[in-house]
Amino acid sequence: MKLDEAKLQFIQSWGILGGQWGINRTMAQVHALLLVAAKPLSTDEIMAELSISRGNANMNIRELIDWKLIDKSIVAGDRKEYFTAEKDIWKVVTSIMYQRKKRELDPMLKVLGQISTIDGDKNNEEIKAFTSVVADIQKFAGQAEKTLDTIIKAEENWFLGSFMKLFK
Amino acid sequence: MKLDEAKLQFIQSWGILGGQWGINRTMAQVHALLLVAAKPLSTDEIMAELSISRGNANMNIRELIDWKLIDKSIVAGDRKEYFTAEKDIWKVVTSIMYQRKKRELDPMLKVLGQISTIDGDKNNEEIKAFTSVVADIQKFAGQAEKTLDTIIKAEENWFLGSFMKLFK
DNA sequence: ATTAATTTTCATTAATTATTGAAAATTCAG
DNA sequence: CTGAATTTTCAATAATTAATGAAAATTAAT
Repeated sequence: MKLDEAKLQFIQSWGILGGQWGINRTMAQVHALLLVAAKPLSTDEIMAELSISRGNANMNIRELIDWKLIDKSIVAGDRKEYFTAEKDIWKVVTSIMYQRKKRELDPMLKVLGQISTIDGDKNNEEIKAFTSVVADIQKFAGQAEKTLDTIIKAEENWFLGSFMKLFK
Repeated sequence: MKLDEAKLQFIQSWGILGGQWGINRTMAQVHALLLVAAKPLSTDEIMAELSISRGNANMNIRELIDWKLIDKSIVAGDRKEYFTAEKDIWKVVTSIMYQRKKRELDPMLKVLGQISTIDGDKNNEEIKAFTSVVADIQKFAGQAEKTLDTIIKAEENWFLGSFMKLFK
């Protein structure tokens, strides 16, 4: 397969995958583009490669920086900003896990805490069904939170650290 | 907190969470409603509880059955269909993992396989950057696939099986 | 300080995705 | 069989989400 064809295919697929996971398709495409780029790209190059507007490019670049998936990089003698993606796939994954945990798991745990005590008869079937499911989810989410924290800090952990090297 | 208020809050939050993960908000809400219901609910009850149309209710119920998150259940002397959610949260999670793996990880692995060999000079910087990232993702995704298979089949595995009991 | 290059914002517009509701299809009791 | 109850489908519509592009803000070279 030709390089350009393969790149296009990769960017397309990454975009679709992102969409399925609730990530803006263009954001995923910008990320894919930078992941497989051999050198830092400017906003104009990103706009041209993906045929998107300046506003769109800018928004998604900022968002990716926010997720710590891409970084600014400086090119000598050029005033433009250039961008590079973090290419260590393990770091990409832990970054995403960290962000989603912070943005989604933590708020959900907060809600679960708020709704876990219900006024009324503890033997009422309705109340029993509700509190039991909520308690289970709370327990699971709490465990998931701990597990994620451990994985995210895996480098600091001799066992997981060596385990993770298998991926690399 | 009052039960109805808590239920509403839970259904809302589950809907929002679903949305953030690329799952139709209504589908997540129907799921939440059935998760905390003390008894099987009919399509009409679901429509009323969530204020949604028959078509919408039907579509999302079918989809949830497809994901193996809810089941039909029969109520004696009633021609209507009733539905119940799987309440074992571990089964809910493995079901979702299995579905997403099948629908998203497997196709992505296929694409990665297709684009992993590129025509041309192996020392070309562009080609090197591309193939190295693709190979890393492929390796990671392959490992993730194996890990998911193991987790999904955890009950059959003495070590993970007992480990998972911690969640329950 | 001036000004040209660059980045950011955001109201408008476009594209996508979800919902409705009524008609068609199916099911099943009598 | 018949027909009423129920479920399913799907074209039309609504709601949501994303993209555009030009104006405003910022930056930095002279």
